[in-house]
Amino acid sequence: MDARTRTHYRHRALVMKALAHPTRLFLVDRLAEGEACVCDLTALVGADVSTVSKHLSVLKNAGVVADQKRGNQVFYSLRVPCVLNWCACVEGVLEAAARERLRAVS
Amino acid sequence: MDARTRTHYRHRALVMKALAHPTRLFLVDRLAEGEACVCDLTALVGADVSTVSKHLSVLKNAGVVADQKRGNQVFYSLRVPCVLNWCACVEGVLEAAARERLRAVS
DNA sequence: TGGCTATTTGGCCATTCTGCCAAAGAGCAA
DNA sequence: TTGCTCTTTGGCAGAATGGCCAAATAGCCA
Repeated sequence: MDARTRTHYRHRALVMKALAHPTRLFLVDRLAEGEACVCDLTALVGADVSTVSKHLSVLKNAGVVADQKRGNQVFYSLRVPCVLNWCACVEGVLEAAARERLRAVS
Repeated sequence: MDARTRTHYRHRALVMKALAHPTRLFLVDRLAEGEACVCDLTALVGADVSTVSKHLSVLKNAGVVADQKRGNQVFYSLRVPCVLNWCACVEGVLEAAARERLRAVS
């Protein structure tokens, strides 16, 4: 694998990494329904505000969400809706894995 | 977020995590072209055999690839082709992020 | 059986990630 | 300005990840 290819996959991995956390997946799902401020998202997640803020920062740096300041709160929104399609595929992966486990047992 | 929801997102995150690594993304791309044994993949990746084996193990546990032993060697294959669609979306995310950076500079 | 190849597993270490607290902005209103 | 709220940032401790080497396992063949 040459350096150029390696860089390419590293960039792609950065985006995947941003979504590779339960809380961040939840945030994406919530934002798919419409924009929300950090305070609302914090209440939904049930973690420290700073934790949620950092998760949102990760998603923003990956380019998955966008932020907009209004008054003294910040609203986040989903910038790339196609990530939602992944979720359907993930469900498929999970189901396939579950079937496989069942087959292994029987 | 209740316990059931949390578990749901944790499972989904496991699948995403499995793909959140440059080497594993490369392996998935390669396996999309057809099955391959660990030895071939090791040569392509250019890392220690044990490292590649562990990466494949992660993908297998996530349900993304399947393994089949034939003779002396183990052949891996892509079990859930829909993960390939993600890549196109990731490219979109990367391009959107690049455009945003350009806009921020100008 | 013994030797050879292919693969997996265990262990170790360096690096990265996570989540909390505390403190530092930033904006609004009195 | 002062006080209040919302958000981000810095720092720290514990957990998880990644890569290599070494050792164990599995299958083939002589």
